[in-house]
Amino acid sequence: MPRDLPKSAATGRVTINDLARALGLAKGTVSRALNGYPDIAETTRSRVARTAERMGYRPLAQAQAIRTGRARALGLVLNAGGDAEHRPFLTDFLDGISRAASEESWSLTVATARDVEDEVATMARLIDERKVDGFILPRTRLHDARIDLLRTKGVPFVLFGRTADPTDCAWHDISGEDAIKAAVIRLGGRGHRRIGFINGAAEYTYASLREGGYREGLEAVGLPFAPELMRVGATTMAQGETEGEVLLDLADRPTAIICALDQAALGLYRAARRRGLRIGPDLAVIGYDGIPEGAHAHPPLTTYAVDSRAAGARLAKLLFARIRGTAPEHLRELAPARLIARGSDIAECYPDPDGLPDRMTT
Amino acid sequence: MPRDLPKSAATGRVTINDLARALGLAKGTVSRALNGYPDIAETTRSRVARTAERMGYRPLAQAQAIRTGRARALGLVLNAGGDAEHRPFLTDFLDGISRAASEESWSLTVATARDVEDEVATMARLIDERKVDGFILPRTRLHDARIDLLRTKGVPFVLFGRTADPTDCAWHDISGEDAIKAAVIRLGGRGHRRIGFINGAAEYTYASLREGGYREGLEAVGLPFAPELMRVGATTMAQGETEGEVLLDLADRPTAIICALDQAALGLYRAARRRGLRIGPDLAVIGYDGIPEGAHAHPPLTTYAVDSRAAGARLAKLLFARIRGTAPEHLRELAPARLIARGSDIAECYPDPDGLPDRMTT
DNA sequence: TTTTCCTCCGAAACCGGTTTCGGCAAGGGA
DNA sequence: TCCCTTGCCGAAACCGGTTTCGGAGGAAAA
Repeated sequence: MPRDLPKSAATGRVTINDLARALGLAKGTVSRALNGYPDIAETTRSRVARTAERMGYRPLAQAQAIRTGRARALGLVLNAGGDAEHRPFLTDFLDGISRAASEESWSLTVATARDVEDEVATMARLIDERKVDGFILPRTRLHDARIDLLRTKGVPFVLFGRTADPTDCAWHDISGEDAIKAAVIRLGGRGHRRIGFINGAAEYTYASLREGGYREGLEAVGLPFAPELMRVGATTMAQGETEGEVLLDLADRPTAIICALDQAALGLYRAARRRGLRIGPDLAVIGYDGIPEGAHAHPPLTTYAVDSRAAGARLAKLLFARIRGTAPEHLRELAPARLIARGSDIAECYPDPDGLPDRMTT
Repeated sequence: MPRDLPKSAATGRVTINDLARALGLAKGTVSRALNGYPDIAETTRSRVARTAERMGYRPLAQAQAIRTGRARALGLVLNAGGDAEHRPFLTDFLDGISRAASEESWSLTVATARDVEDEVATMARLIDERKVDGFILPRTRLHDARIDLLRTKGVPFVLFGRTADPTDCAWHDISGEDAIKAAVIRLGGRGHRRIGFINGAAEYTYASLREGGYREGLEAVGLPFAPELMRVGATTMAQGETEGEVLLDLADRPTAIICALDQAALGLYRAARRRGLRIGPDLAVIGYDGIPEGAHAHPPLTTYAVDSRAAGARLAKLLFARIRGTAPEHLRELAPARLIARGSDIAECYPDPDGLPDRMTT
């Protein structure tokens, strides 16, 4: 092994100075070679690259940041306040982002906040300290204070979801409205005439979009919109049960119910069971999200599944493009949810595995 | 407003140079004043502090890092491979860490990995790039490659869990073994003589600890350890169901079963129901974790709950202490799980809300 | 042969902080 | 009065990178 040492005695890290010394070049030259400046001879460039590789040189992100202004980090602020429960795919989502980020040697900085104010304050702090170069905004609202902040500060961002005013906004979203519409059509095509809808939290954009999908679906199958068949604000199993009870206790009760969240659908299962209604034959149910519990429910829940990992990866890529200057108008994507047809929306009675009465259960 | 401007024209940030200029001091003096060096007059110090506050000065973390070697960031590498499902409290956990971190103006860098190798590689990258000052290690194994890496690299870390060789290890853990032992005693005290145990994944430390708790509990109530009553490797509902079936199909089947994970307990519910056994009267069940679904199960699941948010916060604080030089031996904590007594382990039949047969359910 | 133009690299400034070092002035002791 | 501390601050080096600027040298054009 050639004499590459010493590598900055103290820390044990190999710095650009070590590299330059080993190569017999000026450190500025090495830097430009590594960063693809055009005024470096091809032979030199490859020599530098090889030696850097061999010596295991890794630029110190923060040293670069101080000059370039790039921390090489993506920011994600999670709202951990209140009903934080319904976040079934956080690990997958993080994985998607993190994997895409590390492909470019970027990292992911995560923070949490209790409420909207806290979210904005936390983001402001991350910006002031230049800890991140841009943000991924999950759970967008129709009017979103986070977007206002980032717009005025001029910090790049990308939405997981949509918002009322799309100015300056790049986004990736799942077309929940198409899924809900398809669900209505699917049920309508099977003869259902009273189709209920249990929506999620009204302040989020997705809720109004899915309501739109519901209405469009009704129109497509020639059914009138009946206000009493739509409920709002069910994001947990308990809330789904409550709202389900309201619908099932209607004089002219629905024969099918679509839920904007699988969690709510599972709550609805319980409401139905308590009323002696069999999911499938007596009440068709379709959910949305694709949580794993749905597959194990009785009967298994038909649902439109979201690929959170893929969404995270796409969001990271869009944010990279945004940071590098692509106009937000060119960074807007809508991906479809994927239908997983199982037993909860078909009339045949789901065969109970061994015919025993189900007394004790989730 | 006094003339504090200009604040570094280009970026709009106020730097230490702006501050020094506004104060008429050398920037080195300002830095020392802010960092509590003893050779600064008290009057000067407070003047600097006030002006910094008023001008909204925030030191650039990466500029500090390059000299001090401190990125002011905590690292967390999540394993997102395979059976990643059973991570019910990730948001809470992140919240605990993040909140404790931001109290000291630190941040949290999250990465993901598919498997153990990937974990180690990812951590090595974060270390080489000096992106983080220390790691929180969730899901510790008896023999853990991550710990070996950090030991040899001399990077501070703290375990959420324990490990075979505690050298250099600080940790915070929940005493699952005490909980399981208490569960056995609780059941034994009610006359149960055949008490089963469905454990989690064997490679993790917690599994062997909880097995130890199970054995101790049996000894405490004077019962022999029966190998056929113990199953291993159930971390999901489906696996819990499978292992539950094995136990329930035993010739001399258990009258009570403890599950090392609530998820498995919910699977066990289904296995029992399929066999016509009522949870409570026919089979006592106790879980561990405290997932919200347990509260909504029929009957509600008795369990030992873990406070993930508090654990995250403690881990962050321990890691701070570790980074600042406290010896690991002084940074080891064991917190108890909290019993939530509900209906699943008592003999009285849990009153079904409205007496209807439960056919369709999760 | 001289001039001009590239190509390619070295030198030095710079980014925003921290830390070391030295010196001035005031205060205390002899 | 003189000397020696001590308290307090300025100046400058430093951290590990990036970027600007200018010039040496070779090739092409005149």
